[in-house]
Amino acid sequence: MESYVGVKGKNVVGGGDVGREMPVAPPSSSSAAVGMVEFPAAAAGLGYAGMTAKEAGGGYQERRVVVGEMDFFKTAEKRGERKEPPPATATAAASGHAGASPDDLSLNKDDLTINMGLLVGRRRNSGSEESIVDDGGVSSNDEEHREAKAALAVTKAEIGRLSEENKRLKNMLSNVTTKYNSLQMQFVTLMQQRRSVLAAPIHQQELLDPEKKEQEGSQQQQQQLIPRQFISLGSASLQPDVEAPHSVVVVGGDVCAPSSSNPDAAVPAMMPLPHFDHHNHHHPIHGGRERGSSPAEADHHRHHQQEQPPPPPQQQQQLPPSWLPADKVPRFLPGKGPEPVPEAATMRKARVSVRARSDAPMISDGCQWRKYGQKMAKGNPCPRAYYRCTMAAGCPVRKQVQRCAEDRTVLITTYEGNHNHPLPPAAMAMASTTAAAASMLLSGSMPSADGSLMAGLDPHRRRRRPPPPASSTQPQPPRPEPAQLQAALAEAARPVALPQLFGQKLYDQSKLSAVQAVAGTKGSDGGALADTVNAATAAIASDPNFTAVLAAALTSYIGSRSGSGGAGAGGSSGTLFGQKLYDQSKLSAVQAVAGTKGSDGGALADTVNAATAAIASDPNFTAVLAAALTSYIGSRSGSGGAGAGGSSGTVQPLMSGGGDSCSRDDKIGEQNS
DNA sequence: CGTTTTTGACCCGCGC
DNA sequence: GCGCGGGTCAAAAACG
Ligand SMILES: [Zn+2]
Repeated sequence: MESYVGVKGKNVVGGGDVGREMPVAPPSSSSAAVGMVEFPAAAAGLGYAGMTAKEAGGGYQERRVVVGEMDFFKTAEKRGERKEPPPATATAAASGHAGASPDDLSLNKDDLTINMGLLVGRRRNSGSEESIVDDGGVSSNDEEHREAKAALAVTKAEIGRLSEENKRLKNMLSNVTTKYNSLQMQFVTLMQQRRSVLAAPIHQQELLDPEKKEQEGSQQQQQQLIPRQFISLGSASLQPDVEAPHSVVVVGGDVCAPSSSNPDAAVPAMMPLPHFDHHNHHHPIHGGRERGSSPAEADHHRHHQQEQPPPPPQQQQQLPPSWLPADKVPRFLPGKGPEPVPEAATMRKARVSVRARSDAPMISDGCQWRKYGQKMAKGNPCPRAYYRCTMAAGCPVRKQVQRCAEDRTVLITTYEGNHNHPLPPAAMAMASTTAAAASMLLSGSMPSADGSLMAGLDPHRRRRRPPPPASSTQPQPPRPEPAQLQAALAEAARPVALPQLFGQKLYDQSKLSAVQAVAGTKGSDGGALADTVNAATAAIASDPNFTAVLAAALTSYIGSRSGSGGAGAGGSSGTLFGQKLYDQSKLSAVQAVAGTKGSDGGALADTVNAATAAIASDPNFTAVLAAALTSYIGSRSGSGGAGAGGSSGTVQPLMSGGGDSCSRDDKIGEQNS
């Protein structure tokens, strides 16, 4: 178990040891999966609703069917209103379920159910409880009876209404989902194309995809657009800061593009790495020896390019080559020099780090992990644990888990690599989130990244963290079940409410404090960065997770907003899409930072462009980005709340800038610590 | 009996 | 070239 902290004594130091949390639960998740699916749709909707409107209108087109989304949104709102009252309760109930079940639909149902229950309960209480129930026998006051009946009738009516809405929503959802899927496919295709393009040292602009051509004209425009979105979001959300405790940081050093590679893998996931990395960038995970690296893994690494087995490519098979290499290639490269590794290869991995407050040794992300190492980090007393994904044979994904020296309550989990297998729904959420974060970071922040972002982030983080407020973290029931996955983000908030995204619920047991994403490019190659971004994008796009990601992003965003105030007006985060998100966890902010190690500005620019393009292409993506940005901004802007305007300003710089990169991980890491 | 954790050793890149 | 720090390997132990 969870021992990290708790169980085994080592904990502090040794903490690593335990842990096995096994996320387990993959299977059950089927329902979840569904939810995921829906998620996307929802997400899309959100994006749309929230941010896009502007953009969509303005710019881009968007093929997506907005309409559907729009509708969704409306509906959702309705729902939201009704529900609002009971939120807390509902959440609680939901929490009980754990998010497992929830699909969108499910959620809805749950919600409804919950509401119902509440109502009933009230009534009873207010009235004479029993009497109502037993009406038959009860002799109590007739009046009460009547009242009760009336109440029941009302309730029933309400339920009926809700049911109808539910149906409607479902229909909408399906529509949206369908559309989403188609779009996704398109997106993927585009991404692939893009990659190919990127591979070559192209300039940013080229990225465009055929489809986008239309837009192509000005990628720049697109970029701009994006920013705008962010901005807009930002304004909306603003608050952000909130101290939210959770943060996800994506460090992307390199991204592996591959996400897509995993085509199948549904989740491309990239995992992010946190700050820890100080050096990570240097060599990400690879570490040491491959020496024997025997088996599969080794092979993978080595051959990556060559082989890569598995994937049953569902959708993307096409991409293959490029990404493959990316993953691990790097490792070997050194030795062998002459490999043709394309740029893509260079890029490789993006790391995403997720910070969460949790007692548990590990956050449940829905994947199964095997610990393969533990080391004391120089900086802090807490050991860093190394895990490898065991969901699939050759899955290259690795993660590092470490506690902050400062706040032991903060658990920093860094993910690296893309899964080469489909992820369970739960995992999806995380993955998507991280991926999204990463992508976001990469794309958005890259440009400005360095400096500004980084800087901004740090401060915030530090500030916020300290507030231990929640130390409450105690053990409660920590792991709900890993399975769920609400993971990453979600994890957090258990206690509180559960934010529900589109039917998904996020729990924050751990209380993620913040999500930050940072992308760094190790190599100097400009291309690499671009690749990374692309990869990220691709990954996201390709996967259903994408949606999830978006959702996550949104969620976080929302959460941040809500935290402060509750639902915001326009966007009121609360009800996006009709769903309400709660942020118990208080996502404070999502930050994305991209850093380029290399000095090349050009590369960075390209990357950015690419990312932008990618994003632009997909409305959802945009939305996500926007969300991410927003949150980020908000956080930056102020802890206190950021003003809309202010935020926007901040943002822009980022977007536009090309700054140099900064420091990538290092800084980050430091910050974290 | 299989799988995962533990843990010391090894490898690698980097800075000096 | 040496030492440092990070990351990984793999044998042994621990679990279930
Ligand atoms: Zn995996």
